[in-house]
Amino acid sequence: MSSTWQREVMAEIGAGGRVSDGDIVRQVRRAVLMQRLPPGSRLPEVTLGEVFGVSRSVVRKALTRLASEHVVDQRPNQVARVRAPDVDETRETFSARNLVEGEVAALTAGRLEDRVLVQLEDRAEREREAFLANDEPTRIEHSLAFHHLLAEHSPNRVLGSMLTDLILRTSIVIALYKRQGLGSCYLEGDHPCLIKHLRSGDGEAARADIEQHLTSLQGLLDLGPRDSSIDLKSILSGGK
Amino acid sequence: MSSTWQREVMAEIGAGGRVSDGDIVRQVRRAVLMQRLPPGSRLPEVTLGEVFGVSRSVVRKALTRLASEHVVDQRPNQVARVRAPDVDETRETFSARNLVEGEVAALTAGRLEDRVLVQLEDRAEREREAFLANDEPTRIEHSLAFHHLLAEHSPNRVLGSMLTDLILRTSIVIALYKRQGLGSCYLEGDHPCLIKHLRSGDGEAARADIEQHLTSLQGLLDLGPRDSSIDLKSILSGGK
DNA sequence: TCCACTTCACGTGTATACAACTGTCGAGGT
DNA sequence: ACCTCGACAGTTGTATACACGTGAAGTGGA
Repeated sequence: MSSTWQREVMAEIGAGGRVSDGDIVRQVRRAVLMQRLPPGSRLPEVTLGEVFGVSRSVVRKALTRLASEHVVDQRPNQVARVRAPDVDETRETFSARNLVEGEVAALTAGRLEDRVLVQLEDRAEREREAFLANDEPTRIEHSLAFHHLLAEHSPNRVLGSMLTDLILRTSIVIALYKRQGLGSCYLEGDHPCLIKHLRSGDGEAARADIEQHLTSLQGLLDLGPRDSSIDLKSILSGGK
Repeated sequence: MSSTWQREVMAEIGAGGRVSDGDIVRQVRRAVLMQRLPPGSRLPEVTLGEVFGVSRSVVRKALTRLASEHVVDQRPNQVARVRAPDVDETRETFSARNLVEGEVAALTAGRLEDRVLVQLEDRAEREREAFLANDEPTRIEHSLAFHHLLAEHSPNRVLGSMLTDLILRTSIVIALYKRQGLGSCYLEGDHPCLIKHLRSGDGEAARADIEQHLTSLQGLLDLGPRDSSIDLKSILSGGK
């Protein structure tokens, strides 16, 4: 747990009133997403308690919830750690999200209120602006909000909440496996294109948009060299 | 919380050693599935603690986990209750499961070890026997195990664990909305048919099997009359 | 008769104390 | 130099005490 993060959290908390487990969940989730808490970071209960000014009871509840969201790993008698999905799980998460978000998009197409479509357009536009301004955190924020909006308005709320979970998980692995030197994972035009088909009511086109979007996104990731066979080889050859 | 259930739990626990939160989760889940704990049942922390011989700390953790599994409802400052999904959520759960289990079946087809196929056949056969013997609890047990086996061996483990969740949730609503007087929700031949296509490797046929199976299952449920409009009518007409 | 208010039992929210476990570092023997 | 074992510090597991919130029954008045 970096101390710079501690200070930021303190600042954010100090103003508000009391802290609940939900606040801790949000803060930690956000910190993981923003890579302030890199995968593998230790999250001892007492330390978190001190940072947030609450006792272990509250922290424990928050950690349990974070574990059920697949954000942290909680094993018996061991410190909770920020989860670090391997490349296989990353691929599986993407294809699961492809299935679910594709279906949600197809179901949603043509059934969205104008109000929501405008909100989507707003997010897409702001994301573009943030990208042009090189403000990556803000860009991510709007991109996430875009997809969350879709999940929230899914006619099938069960699929919607599954999608919410998958959006979080893919965001984490994107942060983890983003190619070095790549400033942003912005894909110009993808979101507006999806909006167009959602508005016109072409469900299958919307599903295809999602598939294309996620495939492109996965392409920006560095998932290649870390195959299990290669790993084994490099270990046996005596690296390090 | 019925007291008959308490006695059963006591019996099951007394023999074993210490109880962990996982044990409580399993027991409660099972009791809900078997309709020993009808929807809406109150689950006070102290009472559960007494039943299982542990303190509230352990019970709280178990309840939090059960809430994340959608088995119980946990609202601030109120007793946890066994969840009672409405008919809309029931339909949505079924169609979500249709999407996910269909995909898992398609992915799995032709890629299963012989060992697993034999296990599946075994479960299907035992389910049939239990049905013929009119032993509904055992039948449900094998039916659940059948689908869980599929979920466990999904090549995509993310989808697999999502399926595990959906199997549980559909089982709960089946117990809830099963047509009165219907002894069993057994569908002769569905499982063997699926196995055939899983073995032959015909993914699309397997997907269709799942869809057909779930549609039939949903047809055995009493989801019609309880529409919100009808409910309102029956209330206004003054029936007790 | 009905409504608003008070009171109280019940149950959860939070903090804290102590027991039990895990990994690590160092001493001692081989 | 290496391996083994034991003690210790750090952390989680569990139980318990007290504070606080909620809903229901009872009470008084219009």
